[in-house]
Amino acid sequence: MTGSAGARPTIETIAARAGVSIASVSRVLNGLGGRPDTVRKVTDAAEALGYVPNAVARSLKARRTQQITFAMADIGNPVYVAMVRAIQREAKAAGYRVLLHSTDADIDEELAALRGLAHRHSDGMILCPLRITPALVAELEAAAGPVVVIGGAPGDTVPVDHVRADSVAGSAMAVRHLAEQGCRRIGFVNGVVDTVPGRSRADGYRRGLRAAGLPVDPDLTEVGEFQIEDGARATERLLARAPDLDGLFCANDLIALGTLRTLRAAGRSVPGDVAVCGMDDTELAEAAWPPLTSVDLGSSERGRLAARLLLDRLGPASASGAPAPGSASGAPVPASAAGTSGSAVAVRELVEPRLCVRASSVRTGAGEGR
Amino acid sequence: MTGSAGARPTIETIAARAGVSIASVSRVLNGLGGRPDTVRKVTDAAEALGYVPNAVARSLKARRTQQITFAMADIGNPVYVAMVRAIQREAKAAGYRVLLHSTDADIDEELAALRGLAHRHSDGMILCPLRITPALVAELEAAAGPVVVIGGAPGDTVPVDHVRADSVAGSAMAVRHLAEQGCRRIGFVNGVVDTVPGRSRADGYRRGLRAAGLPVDPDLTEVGEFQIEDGARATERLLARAPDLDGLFCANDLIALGTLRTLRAAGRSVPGDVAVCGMDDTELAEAAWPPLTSVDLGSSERGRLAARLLLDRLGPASASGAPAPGSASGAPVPASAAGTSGSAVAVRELVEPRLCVRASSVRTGAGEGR
DNA sequence: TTGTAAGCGTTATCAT
DNA sequence: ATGATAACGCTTACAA
Repeated sequence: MTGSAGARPTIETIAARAGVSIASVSRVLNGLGGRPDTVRKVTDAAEALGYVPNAVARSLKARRTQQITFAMADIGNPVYVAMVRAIQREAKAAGYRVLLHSTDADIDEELAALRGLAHRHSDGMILCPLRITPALVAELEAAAGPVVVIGGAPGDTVPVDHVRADSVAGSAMAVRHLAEQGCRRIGFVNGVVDTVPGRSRADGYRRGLRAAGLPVDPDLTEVGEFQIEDGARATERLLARAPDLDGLFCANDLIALGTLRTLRAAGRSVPGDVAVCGMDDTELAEAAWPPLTSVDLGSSERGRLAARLLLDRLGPASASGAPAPGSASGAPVPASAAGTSGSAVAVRELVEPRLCVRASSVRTGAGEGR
Repeated sequence: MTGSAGARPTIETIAARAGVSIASVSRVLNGLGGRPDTVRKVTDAAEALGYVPNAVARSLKARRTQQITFAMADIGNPVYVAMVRAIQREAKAAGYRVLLHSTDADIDEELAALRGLAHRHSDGMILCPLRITPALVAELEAAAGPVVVIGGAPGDTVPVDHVRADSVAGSAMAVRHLAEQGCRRIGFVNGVVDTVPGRSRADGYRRGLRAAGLPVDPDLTEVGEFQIEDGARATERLLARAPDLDGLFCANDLIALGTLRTLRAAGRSVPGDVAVCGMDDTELAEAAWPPLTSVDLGSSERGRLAARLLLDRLGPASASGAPAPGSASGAPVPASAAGTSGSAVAVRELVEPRLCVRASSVRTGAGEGR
């Protein structure tokens, strides 16, 4: 009922109503000086008109959108969900919004996402590439804004921040754990082998076997996609070929779920006949029966660190926008990265794996003789 | 190496290089007319400079951002993940990006999300409120852009598009199914009861019992949060109070997972001693042991419909931006909504529930006599 | 302290 | 067909 309703008020509307210039309006609204009565007039007018600043106009001027993009293969994977949660939390605390970009595990989509930075609808990006191709590296180097890579190590030549899990160590940890439980014929159900995760898990599996003094038998490995069904079928093949296996390391929790199903169908008890260990320690591990032992690769922590790294590169939130004064993070980003906003040297973080032991791998009375 | 490197090229840079005006550059780049050689010059210059249009500037001019916001309680819930996937797919096909907003189940956050529309960093919003409060309704009515509500029915008075699952019917369906399996003492593990989902599931439970000709015994209901742990504890209380129960309907899959755990700990076989049915049919249902019978409330479908509704309100993507010509949807939005872009009358969709029967509820030789 | 005016990078109008 | 120019809504020198 006040003024011409319908169109959203702008600073110009306010200026007119308050009888001052748009510059004064802007200043008052941004908390910069102003004579008391000017402040009053502007504040009142803004209040009365229900004024809300236009983020787009502000972005155009400020050359930053207060948005970051998280690009991953598919939000359906629990690992990415954990990352999104962590990223979202950090971003919100810093006054940033999070844009989602699903690449559907398509390399061209990954490249497109990176190129998208040039459109400047987001200030930076956290990317989870499945493979590190030359094209990806080239695009990373030419990126129009800061990028933090989670997962694949883009080689030491590319100066790009990245956070990764030590999945080689994590895999070895899982295998050693199974060996400690008395397993002597430990099989491995891997996912797609020419991806970064696939390869490092295979490496870790072998390393774990060697550490446990067990031979590496190629017949004990099967591969598929990183999904439940593939895990189930791969396990069938494995059982057919090596009926004597007594332990199984699965490259992720989804695969492990399929493995459990197949073992049950085959009448093998878990962990009695076959001890099983998964990876990623997603919520599915607890839901499974028996509860699944799994290696926590720190998905949340990786998301949190990646967000901190990116936000650090972006510098302090411009003007208003950041609701909370402090960061949402529990632990800070290491000194190597802190306060180096805009630094040219890439920061590399490595998150330590942690074994979460549950019933699927614990054999009573097992262990080395004693 | 060409021109002053560093700063991103704008149409002005191109205009200078091509020796034409910025107006011509804009026209050519947007596929509007132009003399062949002008087109050539501009295209070449743009190519050479690696020009990418600035989305923010475009948004300011076009008064639309090509972004939509999805606001839900917590992306950690598999139900929302399913919705995000569907929304993302539709949005991408229509040339829109998706902004995530977690409200952490906080009513004030929901209100803030709605108010955020006035900042115009997104063109519209899909909201999943947990409760329909007067404040929420007021905010919905005053929303600065189109909103589609998923879940709670904001009353027939509020003219806002919304998509909901028929969870009353779905719950009744679950209970009738358990009754058909021979259950006579069917318990109910509900989530928070003063939320929209909590209330409708309770209604459906009672309706199902009546339909099956079973009495409604208040002692057979327990409540908690919608989480695994709460489900486990609520089931313990239920077992203590009604040791003779032979069926359990759980308000969602997370609760059901907790229920399964408690039953196992109590030495009750599933479905032999107690048949169990969950709700939402998330990926967890398949992962559980025994595989969990669950009512599919069409999370993906609701997400898809909500996105279609919203995108329809927003009208066709402005100028360039939409990659695929067609929609990603399998089935179209009903005629009631199609082509009514900008219509003042609210569209209401109801998604039919579907029972997904798995081992947790199937008793061999059960059924009515026969 | 306050106002005028110049951008930020586009699109679109209107003469030419 | 093309070019000058005015928006879009805001921030920020620079002047007054």
